[in-house]
Formats: sequence, structure tokens, C-alpha cells
Amino acid sequence: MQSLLEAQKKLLPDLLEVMQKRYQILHSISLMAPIGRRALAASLGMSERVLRSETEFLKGQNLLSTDVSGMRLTEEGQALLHTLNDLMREALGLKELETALKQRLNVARVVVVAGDSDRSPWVKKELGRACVACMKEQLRPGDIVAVAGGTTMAAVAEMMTPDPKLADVLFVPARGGLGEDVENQANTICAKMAEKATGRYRLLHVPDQLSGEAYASLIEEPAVKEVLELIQSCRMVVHGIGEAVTMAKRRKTPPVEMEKIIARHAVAEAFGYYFNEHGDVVHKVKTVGIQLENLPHVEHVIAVAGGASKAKAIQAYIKRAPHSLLVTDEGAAKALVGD
Amino acid sequence: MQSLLEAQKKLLPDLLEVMQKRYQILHSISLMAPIGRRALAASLGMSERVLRSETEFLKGQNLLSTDVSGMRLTEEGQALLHTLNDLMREALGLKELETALKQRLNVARVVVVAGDSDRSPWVKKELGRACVACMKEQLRPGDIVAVAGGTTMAAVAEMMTPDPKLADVLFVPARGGLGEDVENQANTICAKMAEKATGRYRLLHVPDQLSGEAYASLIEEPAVKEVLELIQSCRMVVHGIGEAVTMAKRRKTPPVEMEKIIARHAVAEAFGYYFNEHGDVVHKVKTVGIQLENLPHVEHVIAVAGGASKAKAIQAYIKRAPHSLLVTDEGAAKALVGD
DNA sequence: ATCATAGGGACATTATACGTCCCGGTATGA
DNA sequence: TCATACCGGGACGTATAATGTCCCTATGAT
Repeated sequence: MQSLLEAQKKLLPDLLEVMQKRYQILHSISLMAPIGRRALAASLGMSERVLRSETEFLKGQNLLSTDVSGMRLTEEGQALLHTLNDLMREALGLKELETALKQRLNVARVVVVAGDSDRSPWVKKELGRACVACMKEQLRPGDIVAVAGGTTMAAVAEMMTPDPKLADVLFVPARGGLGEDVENQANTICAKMAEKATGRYRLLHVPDQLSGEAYASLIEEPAVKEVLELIQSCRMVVHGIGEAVTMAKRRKTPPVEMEKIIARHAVAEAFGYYFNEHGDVVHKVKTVGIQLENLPHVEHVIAVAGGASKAKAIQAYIKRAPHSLLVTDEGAAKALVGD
Repeated sequence: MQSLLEAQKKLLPDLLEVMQKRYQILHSISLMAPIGRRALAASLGMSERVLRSETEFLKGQNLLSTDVSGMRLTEEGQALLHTLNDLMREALGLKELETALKQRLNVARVVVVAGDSDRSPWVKKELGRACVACMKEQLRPGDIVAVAGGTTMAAVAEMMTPDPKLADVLFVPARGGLGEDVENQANTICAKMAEKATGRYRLLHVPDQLSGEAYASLIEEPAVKEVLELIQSCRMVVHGIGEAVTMAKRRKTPPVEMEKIIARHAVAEAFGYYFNEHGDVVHKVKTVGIQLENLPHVEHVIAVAGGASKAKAIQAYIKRAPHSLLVTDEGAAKALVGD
């Protein structure tokens, strides 16, 4: 199979391009269905007319159907997408990117999905889908999964689906509040992910701001303490990676801390920790749950982040977590191997 | 891999066509290099302009190079062609056809080449090439090969090339004259094949029409007798298969015999024998050389025939020669497994 | 010297792809 | 209930690419 694609690349690169284009269209439709021509064309960055030609063709091939609400894949289309998944990843050079990144970042494993989250919003969904696939690959029934917050993690939760391998898996938030809006909080995402997986979940009900005494007494509360112990015994942590300043702003970080973050040249953020470009911790939000020191003792750590704009953040953070599995996208990956 | 190709064909229905076209071009160039556009276009049966577009493309891919003497493959092109050889056979389903035909016809071995001799003239060359490859596979230095006549056998002779395995091989005509034009006579083809292989040959100089006494005295001629003994001791017979009526007409068969052939529903012809659809001999041209009864005692028998129009003839004849190796083409093979 | 054959340039003629504009139908929400 | 936004699809003139046709010069064999 490998030689088939290699041979085809040499013999008919022009046709392979067309193939990739059509695959991408099917792929996008499967993620955004039902969707109309114009919206899809804008999303894929191609002219409406060429998209129309292609969708008419694909319709003729019985790969997608149209109705008044828009286009969606037929069963045949879904099946095709599935069989071509691996081939297209190779055709797009994603596998090459994965091995290149793995060496470059010195990280345990890398998964790269097509596209750039910065430019195409649906790529985040694809990141989510890939992350979910990785989770299912590594989880066993009865495991505990600690889930962090952020927009990317929200996409992961959104793409979660039930699976026999996830039977009896317990989802918990990785850490307490970090100042996020409710839709990006670990609690919310944890609950959503569990619901989508038809799994169980436990939440951490703690306020964002914690004085020293309140902290001490809160973690002794039975309801909190039990969850914290569950978190400590988790077999997997899944979290996003953000740009330090962007994250700090989104979380309405107090000016004094903000200055600290900027002064110490923080570039990356993950579950409340801020890192400079060397991967040193320059600031941390004090809260309960998983701490950076705990990570090496967790069996599976999955970091999810995409978009060329996050390349520097990924590079910085991953130095601290070499045994992670990194799920990223083409945009970030190319930026990372490029310089 | 078959499922991958099926999937690709869904997205790109004419993928295989283009692939085959370019493969054919590379293939032909490798055989005829150095060769010019016009000659190649004529040989492939495509217009000069489209061939030009394709070769310009292939040149851009660094698969072939041009100079004043014509086009030839680059090393990269050679390598690609080599990997494509097997790939194309599988992609076109030829391997499947071979196993299907082998079962269906109950014959020792089947080789199927791409295309249909009836529709594309170059396919006969391919048949020839495949046949030559089979011959080289089975012959040992010093062997004697008996060669029959016909247009297909002429193509085999045309495609013969020297080879260490053919060292000291002696080529002889399988039978005496059958009424063919000179270019299709066993003698001519035998000589040509030997020349192409830089091997030795002996011919049978006997007239087509033979009365009883002449026959008896001729086979006692030392020059003739010696060749006849060589023929009897051959280790390989290579022959074509024809449609009975077509062959009879081409050989200007006397009306009385013609009627006999038609009346007895002959459908197949091979080295002067005519068979009905059950494989029974309904007529034979009386001449010297290999007889049908000798065939089972010959170690290697190769029958070469292609084109959908010859399907019935192949099916009928092969019943009489189950231990043959059949070299045929896609057109005939599909017709044979189809009904 | 001649002739056949080589690759490549030039250009008119298609066939195809594409941009653009429009229409009627159907959800959705004010 | 009506305005609105989005849906697929028809229509048509215009780019763009593929192809047929003809010609040129260089080179090697005879």
C-alpha cells in the first residue's frame, strides 16, 4: 500500500491533488453536516463554483445527498471516508510530520490532523476526534480520566462518543477553577465529555479565588477530598495548551499577575501553569487538583493543541512533558518543523 | 489494497485509466528506447498530441528524458516502472482473472496481460512479451523449442530478446506448411524468433500440399528427417489459438474441407487441428511435425491467444490441453469468466 | 548529399471549468 | 404572519486547458 501511494505520487500527482480536494470536501461535510454550498466554500477557502462542481460530482457518485437543509454524507460516503482515512493521512504527509515532530520535540508520540485551527474552525473538531480516538486506544474499563479546560478541550468533549472500551470510565476535572468562562471550565467540559461517552463523572465545586485558610479547610471537606483523591489516582490526563498572554487575558488575570507573566516572558500555558520558552514554570494559578509534579506519575498524558499560532507555546510546554502524547494539527506542526 | 483502489475509484473514476495510460507510455518507452513521439504514438494507438502532453508531464516528473535520438527512461522511471509492474497487474484485477480462469478452464497455469487484442494493437505485443517471459522462465540452455505459426506467434517472435537462459537453445518449426502467408508461417516465425534470441534454428522445407507418396518419400529425406527428429525431441511447444473459420479462410482452405469445418461446427484451431466446442478434433491439416498426440509428452506447452473474439476458441481448445500454460489478455479472460 | 526521424514551437479549435447572477423553496425567528 | 437568511439548482458568458494540425531545425544513417 505504501508503494502504491508512492508510485501514484510520482505517476499522477495531479490526480492525487483532486483526490485530496474531494476527500477534504467529504470530510468537512461529515463534520459540519448539514451545510450549504456557500458556507462550506467559505470554510474550505475555495470558490463557490468549484465546490459546486465537486459536490455535484460527489453526489453523482452517491457519496453525498442534498436536501433543503443542505448537504450530508450518505452511508457510502461515510464508509469511504473511513477507508481512505489512513491513505489520505499519508498522502497529505501527516505521517511524515508526525515522525519529524516526534524527533524534534523529543516527545513520546505525536498525532497530526489535517488543516490549521487558526484558519478553519472545523479543524478543532478534527483535533477533538483524533484526541478521542487516542483516548479510546489507551483507556480500559474502570479507568479515571482527569480533564482540563479550554476551548480545545471543549471540542474534544464535543466529539466524544460512547464506546465499549469506555465502559465504567470515570471523568473528573483536572484542576479547580482558573477564572475561565463557564463553557471553558474543566467542570463543564468534564461533565459534557462524560455525557457524550455515557460515562460517570464527579465535579470539583470550589471557587476560583482561594485564601490560604479557605484552601486548607476546603480540601478537608469530604465531598471535595474524595474527588481530589480520585483525581490523584487517575490513569489519564487530557489537557490543552494555550498561548500564555492570550490565556491570561481570557481569564481576566489580575494586573499584578499579568505583569509577572509578561515580565517573565511566559509563552505557554497548560492547566493553570505558565511557562517561558525554555519550559520553566514562571507562574502558576493556585488551585486544587493535578499539579505539574504529579504528571510524570500519570500513565497517559495527552496534550491537545492546534493552530500555527500555538506552535511556540507547544514547543515550550512540551519540554516539560516529554512522555506526553501530543495531538496537534498541520498548521502547528509545519510551523514547528519549519524553524 | 483492493479496497483502497475501489475507494480511490469512487473519488476518481478515471484514475485507473490515466494510470494505465501513463504506465503504458513508460512501459513502451522502456522497451523501445530511444524512440520518438510519432513512432510511439503510432505504436500505442494514441494521437501524437496527447502523447506529447503526457510525455511532457512525465518529463516534468523526471521519469523520462529526451535527447536528439528520442525519449528514454531515467533511472527513476525505470524504478517506478518496476514497482508498477506488479501494482498495475493487481490494480487491474489481472491476478484475480488468472486464478478465476485457472479454475474455470481447469488448466495448469494462466497469465493475463492488460487490454484487449481486438481493440488495441499493442496488446498483441504485450502478449508476446509475457509469452517470452514465460519461455525464459522454463527453458534451460540446450533445449529445443518448437514454434507454431500465426499472427500472435509472429508477435511473440517480435518481442523475443537474447537471454543467458536461452544460450544454445534450438528453435524449430512445430509443423509443416499449413497454407499461411509467408509472414505467418511457422518457418518464418521460427527463424525470426531465433534471430531475436541470437539462437540457432532449423527449418522444415516441405510444400503445403502433399500426396501420399510424396509425403512418404519426403520424410525419409535426411535433411527433413533430421529436423523432424529434433521436433519430436523438443522440450517446449509454443503455439497460438485461432477461430476455426477465420483461420480456415486465411489459409485459403479448399472448399470441400471448408464445408467439413463448418458442418462439424469447428470453433477453434491450433497448429493445423480444428476443434468443436467440446474440444473434439473435427479436422486436421495433414502435414509433418508435431501431432496432437505428441503434446502430452512435451514438458512445456504454451498456448498464446488474446482478444474477446477468441474466447470461445480458447475455451474449446484448452479442454484438449489441460497441462498447458495459457497466455491470454484481459479481453479474452473477461469474456471467459463472464459466461 | 539525401532522407528519415528526432524534439519542440506556434496557433486555431474545441471541450471543459469557472465566475457571476439569479430564482423559487423552506426553515427560523421577530 | 411576514421578513429574512440560507438552501440547491438553473443559466450563461468567459477564462483556461486540452487537442489537432502544421512547421521548423538538428542529427545520424545510408
